[in-house]
Amino acid sequence: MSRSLRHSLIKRLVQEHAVSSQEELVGLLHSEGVECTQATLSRDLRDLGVVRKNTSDGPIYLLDRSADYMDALRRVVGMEILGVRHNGSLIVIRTLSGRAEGVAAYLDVNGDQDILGTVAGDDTVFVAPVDLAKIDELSSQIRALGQESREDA
Amino acid sequence: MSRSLRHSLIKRLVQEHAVSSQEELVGLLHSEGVECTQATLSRDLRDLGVVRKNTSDGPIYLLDRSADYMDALRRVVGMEILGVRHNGSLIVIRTLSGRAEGVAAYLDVNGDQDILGTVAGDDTVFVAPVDLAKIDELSSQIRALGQESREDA
DNA sequence: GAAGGTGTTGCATAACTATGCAGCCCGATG
DNA sequence: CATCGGGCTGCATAGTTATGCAACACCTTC
Repeated sequence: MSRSLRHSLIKRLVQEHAVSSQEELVGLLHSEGVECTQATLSRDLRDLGVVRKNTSDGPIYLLDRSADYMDALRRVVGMEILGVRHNGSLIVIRTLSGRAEGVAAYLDVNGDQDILGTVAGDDTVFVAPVDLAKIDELSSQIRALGQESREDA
Repeated sequence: MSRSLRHSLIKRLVQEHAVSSQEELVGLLHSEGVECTQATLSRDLRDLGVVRKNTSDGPIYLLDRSADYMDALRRVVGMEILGVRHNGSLIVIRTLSGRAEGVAAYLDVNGDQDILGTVAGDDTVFVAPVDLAKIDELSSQIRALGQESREDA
């Protein structure tokens, strides 16, 4: 039994069952014909990036997809950004029509601390920087967000 | 000291520090002037949905943003979908121009098990269902994805 | 004000996880 | 073949977390 096969099986079992402890997972693996100990699982779960969340129904193991989703979202927002310019006091982002709101929402949540606030129209976002002296830097960061999806391709 | 203030403080501390145990967090709270025990933290972290991830540098606590990102992404993809139709054997999705690839990628990862595969052009996605008998249902599900963002508004 | 609820906490500890260590396997190297 | 080194594992256990219980605080109701 190879390590990587066990890993795939673990992923599947964790998705299908509400696994609440490593011992329980040892049992599930056993019933799939795979033997290992809790110690091995602790290391496997670490290597797989599986996450443990406590809930009112007790602890539960979950595959951590947050990085994936964050990544996908960043990519989408990047494609929605058509251009970024500023006048020294305000940054203006041009977006695909109708997508300004989404881009602004993304920046509000994920943009760095240098953003004071945003306003979105239909295809335009205004971004107010915290520090006017750094407006060029901030502007570049946002532009980079819009650029990278094109680089990737 | 109120519970909800402690909760906000915990969120901040968890984001700012690489907290690796609840005892460590007890210490951080202490240095912010808040006293509580590990037992309380265990319950707080549960209520806040904080997640524990084991890494090669040991365990670490993380705010679980995966639901947020997933949600945001679903909303974006929904807006990119313009229409969904099928001919009994293939589902065809019309999307915003250039966004077919993204919509297809989303369906590949998050669509249910009824999707056999997808192909994306520029503004069109072909979806092959696993079961032709359920094509209408699947088609509706995808259409619903594109609908909900409009309902929300 | 007594009685009963609901919500929050600490204590003690049961339950669970992470990891140092030793052993094993296997492929590469001398 | 002997030796070395890296990867993987189980064992034992130190380290960490979750939770039953009792206590307390604060409502509300009678």
